[in-house]
Amino acid sequence: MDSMIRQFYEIPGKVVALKAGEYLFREGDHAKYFYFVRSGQIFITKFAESGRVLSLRLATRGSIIGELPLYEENPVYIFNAVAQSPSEVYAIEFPTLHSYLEKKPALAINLLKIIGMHMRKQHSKFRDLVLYGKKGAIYSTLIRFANSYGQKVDDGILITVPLTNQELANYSATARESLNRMLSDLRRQNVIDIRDGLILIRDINFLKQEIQCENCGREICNIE
Amino acid sequence: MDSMIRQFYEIPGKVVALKAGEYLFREGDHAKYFYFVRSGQIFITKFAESGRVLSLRLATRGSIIGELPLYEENPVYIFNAVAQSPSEVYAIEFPTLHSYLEKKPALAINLLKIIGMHMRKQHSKFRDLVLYGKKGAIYSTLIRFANSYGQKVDDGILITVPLTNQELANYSATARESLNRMLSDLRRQNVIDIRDGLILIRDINFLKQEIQCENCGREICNIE
DNA sequence: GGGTGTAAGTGATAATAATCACAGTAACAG
DNA sequence: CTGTTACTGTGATTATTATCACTTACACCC
Repeated sequence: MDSMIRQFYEIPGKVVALKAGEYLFREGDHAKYFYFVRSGQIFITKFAESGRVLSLRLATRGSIIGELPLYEENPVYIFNAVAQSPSEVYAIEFPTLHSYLEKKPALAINLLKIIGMHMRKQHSKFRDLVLYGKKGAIYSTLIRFANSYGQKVDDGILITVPLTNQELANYSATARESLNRMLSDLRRQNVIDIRDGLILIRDINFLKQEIQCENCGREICNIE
Repeated sequence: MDSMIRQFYEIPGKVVALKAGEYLFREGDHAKYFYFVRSGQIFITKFAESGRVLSLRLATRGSIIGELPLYEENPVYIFNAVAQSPSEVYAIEFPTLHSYLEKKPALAINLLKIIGMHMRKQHSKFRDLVLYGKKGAIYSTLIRFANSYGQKVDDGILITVPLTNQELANYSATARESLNRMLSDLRRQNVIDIRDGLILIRDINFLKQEIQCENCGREICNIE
């Protein structure tokens, strides 16, 4: 994946700095740039008319953003991208990327690999939600966060990203209250714990068993 | 999209004929081929341990199948592909496709476009299901079938593929009984009708309104 | 034309999850 | 401190959806 990063930097573009909470783009905006995260963390979300928010990813260093409209004739972003922490992204204009992809097959193939991986991620998430309901969505979200932002500690895996109940609920398309109850249950069962406002997963295997995890590997089972 | 088809045929491969009900591959199988549908219709499904079946696509002429494991080091199909009607597919070995993609950037870019479109499809389906529940999943499935296999008739759009309630339920991850009740409701409201065992959509706009359809176009809102 | 099998339809009940309405908690600013 | 604000936790109720247990309808085959 590192070679991928280097390849993107060879393409002319500009660095964009974002403060925490700042939007990189909003759904419906005319799409002009393909982005590549240099540092920080960026939420990818979608709004529903009802006011609900659906969170899809938390992109980090090395993630690509805004790739979906790349080859559309009237490119529009379908998601929002908002910085969770101060972040830097590398922005490449679509036409520039097009011409590089035409010239460098290796780049196109790398992009194919990345998008293929996104596809698999999306499918596995769909599966978790659809086959195991909200429990599937929540447990799966926890596992993904552990894979992406987990840090091994004595008694488990600490998710190093601060997440409110509401934010977690947005990732699993669940009501905050329902999520809260499920987290409370998991705490009572000693599967998770809250430590300094962060989630500590004590027994990730319990979560995996409950949703018949197919052990698809970190490349796919993540939230990036 | 026609130029795409021609491009694939330039790659050495073989034609595989399938009888109705015959499996092209099953989830878990070692993946060796990338397929391209020449004729007929092919269900893409996934099984749950509980015995439930999740239907994902109904691929038709021009659709690609089995592309997901293309760049995996230990390629395995994650879905089943089973012929709904007698079908023919064109099979290209992964290594052959790899070498052509490396040599022909235009091919790689076309594949990028196709996979990007699949990605958008998947996202819009996720959205429908997650934001509007089972009703969203069912209405969205009906709209997609209408876009892919609908034929304009006097009083609406006739979905030319025979589908049992169970099959439709599998597409929307719903219990057969729940789906049946919803279809009955739609019939009572004169939104749909059954004609010679096929579904006739009388008022597709009703369905679209109910799920806040974003009018993403047939390229994306389909079941292929 | 009676038997068989598959699919459709439906009532009753149970399970799951959302919503509403608060009470408690913690962090922080003045 | 105290007031403000945002977040957490929880009971009660409602809405949604699945499950169970059937009946009905229809096609097809000797």
